[in-house]
Amino acid sequence: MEDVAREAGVSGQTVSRVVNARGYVGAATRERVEEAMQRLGYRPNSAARALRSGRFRTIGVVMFSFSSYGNQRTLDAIAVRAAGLGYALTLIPVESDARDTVAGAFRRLEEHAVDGIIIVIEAHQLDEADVEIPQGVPVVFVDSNRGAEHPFVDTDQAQGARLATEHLLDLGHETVWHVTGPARSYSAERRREAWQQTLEARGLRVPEPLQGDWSARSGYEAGLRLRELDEVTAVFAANDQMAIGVLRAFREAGRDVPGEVSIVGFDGLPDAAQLWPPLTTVQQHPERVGALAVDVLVAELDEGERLETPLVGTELVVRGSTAPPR
Amino acid sequence: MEDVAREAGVSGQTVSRVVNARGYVGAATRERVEEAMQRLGYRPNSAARALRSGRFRTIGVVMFSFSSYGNQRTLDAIAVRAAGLGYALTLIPVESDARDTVAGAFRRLEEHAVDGIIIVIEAHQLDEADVEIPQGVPVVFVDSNRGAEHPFVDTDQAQGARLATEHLLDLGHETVWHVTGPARSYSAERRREAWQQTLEARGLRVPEPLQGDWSARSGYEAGLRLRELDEVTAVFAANDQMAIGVLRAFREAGRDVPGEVSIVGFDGLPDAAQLWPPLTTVQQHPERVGALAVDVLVAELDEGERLETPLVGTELVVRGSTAPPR
DNA sequence: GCGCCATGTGTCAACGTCAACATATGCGAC
DNA sequence: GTCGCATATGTTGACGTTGACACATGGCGC
Repeated sequence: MEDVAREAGVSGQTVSRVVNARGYVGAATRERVEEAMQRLGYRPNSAARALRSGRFRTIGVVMFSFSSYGNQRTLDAIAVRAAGLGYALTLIPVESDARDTVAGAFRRLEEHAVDGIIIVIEAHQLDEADVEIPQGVPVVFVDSNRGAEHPFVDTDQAQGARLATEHLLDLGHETVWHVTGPARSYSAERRREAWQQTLEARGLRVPEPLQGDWSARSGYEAGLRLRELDEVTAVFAANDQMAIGVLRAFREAGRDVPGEVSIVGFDGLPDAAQLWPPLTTVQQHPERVGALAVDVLVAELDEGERLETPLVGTELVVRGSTAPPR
Repeated sequence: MEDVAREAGVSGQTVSRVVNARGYVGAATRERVEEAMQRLGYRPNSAARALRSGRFRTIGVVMFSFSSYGNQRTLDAIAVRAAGLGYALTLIPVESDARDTVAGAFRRLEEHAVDGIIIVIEAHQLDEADVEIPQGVPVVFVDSNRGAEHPFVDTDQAQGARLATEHLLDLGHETVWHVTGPARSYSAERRREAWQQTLEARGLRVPEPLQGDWSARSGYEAGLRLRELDEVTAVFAANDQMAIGVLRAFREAGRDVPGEVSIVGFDGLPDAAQLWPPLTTVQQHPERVGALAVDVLVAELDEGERLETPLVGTELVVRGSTAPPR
């Protein structure tokens, strides 16, 4: 900076003013300074800036390693939006949901230079770990309901699950079986609740849900059980991967999908459209969720203002895996 | 820090020594200082540290938005390993491979506080954009061959493709058809080359490869063409997603897999095991690639030493989608 | 003609840390 | 006894930036 100042024949402060477009700078001076910066390849030193201002222009993201496709896409969207707003992103991975590793992540976070934090971890898992959220730093939750204390951004799980269930019922199925996500997952629970309420609202029998863990393998295992039950004609899996597993179980046994059994997933994995049969699913928009999370956080950081956070809607995408019952 | 020093009745420098475990500190003093740090909740200020030391203990990762599953897993592994070594991770997303956005990413990078950079972008796309890599900062490439200038870490694409092709040939197929990745992809090219060389080595006919773009949809489209050709009995798709599409095309036409046609993918997507039929594939280890990339970079950062970077091997996972020809 | 204000620029200090240097004590070797 | 060295601690200044303040100049209103 000093070199630039000398080169342009001004003081360091004026260079600072040009860089930050703050305060009065004469047009000719600005030009001289800009030219000097160009010539010398000057880049402001972010460490010094941060030291001086106490702000890092960096957002920390805490996220499980081995995260779901949806969360990966959310992260992606967070990165893009943050970059667009001039924020860098610092990723703090959490290797497992063991209490100490989550706590460790937060401890690491405190040493890191972040102005705000986006937490992309399902809240139930957090509760269990009973981790204390860092104080004094704005926090936004994604995919959870830590709600009261901090803003949270999420997909409208209930609406999506309702769409899926109603689609099957509207096709004429007498009831809908459900493969859930893991017990400790907030979104899994919301989907299960909405499925159940939809059935109850129509006065229909609510079959015992089968527990999965998001993985295609767990969907397959649920499918093995479902295919033994003759009365099963419609299955709503809480995500696309488990739907893939359910699909396998039925087809492996020579049962036709959608002829004998209809299957709906949840997520909108791009590949789900290329399964055979193509999977009917609930399309989520993790990219909107991620962008919204950044907007909410940055609004709080820059303007100190707390934005409204509507749930992000989903749409049903009807493909070949669903049909009226025989 | 000053508060801690006062609390412990020592100078700031001694606190610094305790924190960094450098220089001589009396045992009793150390204990007093540590207790004071604990009591006051002291965290070293990373900005000041960075300003002082010129090192940020941060690694920048440049990566395409909408990246493949493998790259996501690589990122994940990078994050975990970096955290383990006490490095923070800054993510710089590149939204598209348009020349200006890639260039923009590097420009942003120069302003960011990173000690080293890991670039997870296929080199061919980089070449095209003709982007200048930042000078004076150690760079490691993943998934590409920018090689000569900078270290690079990658999966042994050729070995994997050879495994896949030989598996099909060993089953007795007369030749193997190939669905490639995008033309500009380095790994796609390596897989195609190895497939071709394997066939040539056995003096077999090399069918015209079909071009895909990694997506399941493109695999489906390739499959539509392949299923018109009666002589096709074995297909090697350059990734699992395209294999899913190929699979769909055949099954949709009532063609049996693996009865009439065998299909092999590449990647080792966890869900590929739950397809019907379960997909034979080449298992990659992106987590090893990511960890290795960090190790190489950190070796250069901390020890100034350039590590050997062996290619990361793959294994063939034989499942239900391959069988001897009828 | 005087004061006021908008404009343009410079000086200084401080952000929190740590390397370099200075200082102090005690112990063993000659 | 005194010199040298290992050990233990304190003082100072600098890293690069920017906020606060000071100081100019010139135009406008009265």
